[in-house]
Amino acid sequence: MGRSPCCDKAKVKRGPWSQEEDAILRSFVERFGNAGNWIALPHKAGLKRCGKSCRLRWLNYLRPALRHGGFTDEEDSLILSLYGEMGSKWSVIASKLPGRTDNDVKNYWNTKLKKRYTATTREAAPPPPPTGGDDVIAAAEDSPSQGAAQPAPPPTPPALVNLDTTSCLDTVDDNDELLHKSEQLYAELMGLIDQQSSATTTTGESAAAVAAATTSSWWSSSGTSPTASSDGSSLWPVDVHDAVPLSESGGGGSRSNSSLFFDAHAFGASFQHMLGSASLDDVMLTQELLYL
DNA sequence: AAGACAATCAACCGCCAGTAT
DNA sequence: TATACTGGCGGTTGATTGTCT
Repeated sequence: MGRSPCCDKAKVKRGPWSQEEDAILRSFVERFGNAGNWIALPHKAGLKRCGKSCRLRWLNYLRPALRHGGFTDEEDSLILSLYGEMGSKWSVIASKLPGRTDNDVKNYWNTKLKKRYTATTREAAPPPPPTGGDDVIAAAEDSPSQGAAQPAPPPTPPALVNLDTTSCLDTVDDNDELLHKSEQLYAELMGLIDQQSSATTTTGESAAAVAAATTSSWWSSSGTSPTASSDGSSLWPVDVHDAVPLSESGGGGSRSNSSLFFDAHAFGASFQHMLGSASLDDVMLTQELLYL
């Protein structure tokens, strides 16, 4: 019996991730972990992506404490050594290199180290001696060539809260609890918006884009999703800006929650995603109460 | 300046192992 | 025990970027 695909490829978005999608995925995973199931995560988060794609994006790009590029000589040596020992066990090799992903190591090997390794073996020279993995790892971690001002990041796992959304969100069965959960989510979303806004307004990113990015999960259910331009960047649909106008006071300063207004239907649909069993009508009613 | 080619790397594909039912 | 499902892995692809002619 053949396996069923993990997702309907005709219905999921493929290709490069937009900043908005990254923002949605990051905020969701940082709050809920993978919600116990990567396959179901895109639906809960309001992403039109395959669950596997979400997992890969998180692990290889969005996860905290990742380092990209700039492999040190010590890391080169370690990779060469470990490859000589175990071959293409990229996940194992990557686990010895703090902040590196198996995909990074694999790419680096295929583009750089493979040639060096081939040349070395062709000269009949043995691969770098496996002189005690831990010592080599320590040497890699203490590498000064990564930049004097950049201490080796600790190999800390992502601080995820594996919140059981099945019990937390999917079993909301009365309006009071629904309202309570909605208020919690609303407050957290607003906090996230303000946090991202204050963090990025100094970099010149428009506050509207920040707010829209943070709330972009609402587009997916309201049919107003950003579209990718030919160069891969995202284009902001006009109605998104209309749905997320900044306050009249605006200006990148501090904003009160009430100074942001959202498309109620899109917001409600997003809550429906999060709350699972709640009907859209219930969620919309909650939205109306929240806006009062 | 423009086209060809090479290098890079994010993302996808398909398989396998572990686990739940 | 059999089956279905999910997570994880390694291999590969293809778009983008950089370099060379």
